[in-house]
Amino acid sequence: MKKGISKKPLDSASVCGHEDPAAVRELLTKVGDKWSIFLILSLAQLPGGRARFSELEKAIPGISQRMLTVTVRSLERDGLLTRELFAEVPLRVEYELTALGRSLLPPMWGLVDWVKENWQQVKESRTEFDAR
Amino acid sequence: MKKGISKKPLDSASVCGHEDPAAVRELLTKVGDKWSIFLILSLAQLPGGRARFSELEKAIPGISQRMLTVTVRSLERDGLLTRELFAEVPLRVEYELTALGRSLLPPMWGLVDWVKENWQQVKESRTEFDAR
DNA sequence: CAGCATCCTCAAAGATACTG
DNA sequence: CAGTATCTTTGAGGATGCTG
Repeated sequence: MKKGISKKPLDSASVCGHEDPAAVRELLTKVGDKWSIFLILSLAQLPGGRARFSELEKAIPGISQRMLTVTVRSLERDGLLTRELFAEVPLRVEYELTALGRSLLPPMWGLVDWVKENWQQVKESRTEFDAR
Repeated sequence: MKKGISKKPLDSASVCGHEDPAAVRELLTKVGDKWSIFLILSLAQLPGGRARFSELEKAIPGISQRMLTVTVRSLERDGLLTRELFAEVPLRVEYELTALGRSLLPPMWGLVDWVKENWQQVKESRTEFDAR
């Protein structure tokens, strides 16, 4: 029985099917999301693994205030980070990854590393493809 | 000098900045894409690591014919898979991952495994969050 | 400072019909 | 079979203005 080149018992059902296909797909879409990835990685590498709103805004070039708000809220809802409000003047809010959020770092690094190592090759492939 | 909880030399510049920030971001968005992930994983696990169009359509529940075409073309352009046309009747086309495409499998498995291991906990977190 | 609310745009993606 | 072409819809996301 040929099973493809997969080294893991990862058949169609376990990838797309699973117990709750829609749930797995939805979450995969989310952890694969550009802003989620940048937010989590940025937060992890900021001093103390904590950062306030404005620091995240600076750390993630190109993100709009709205998307930062939306993304951060969504990740908080998923239990990947915490939001702590300090009732000072001016207002201060600090975000920090939870244990669950930190557990996501290694897989994310894996993906980011791959991109950093291979994007040149992908670029070349595109150039060649477009020439045809 | 505190550098956050990152264990890798992954400062802001190397994640978001890099040599070509836009390129890295764009490619990350792509390899994080739902359909790209499902397509690559499905292809890898199909017998021989090869599959024809209709097989992929069956292997990826919910994908439309159009999105399958678009995704497969895009991955071919990026050099992640090859498209081989057999001029028979009826027509036959086979897709296969390239070495570059296969090199993407481990990082993808990492992400998928994380989702499969933690989506229940995420679900609980959402329920709790929504209760407030 | 750290947002929320609102309006608006445009690209991603589904549906449908047709073809080499 | 494996697409392409076209139309339509959805919603991600930007811009702007306001507030605790």
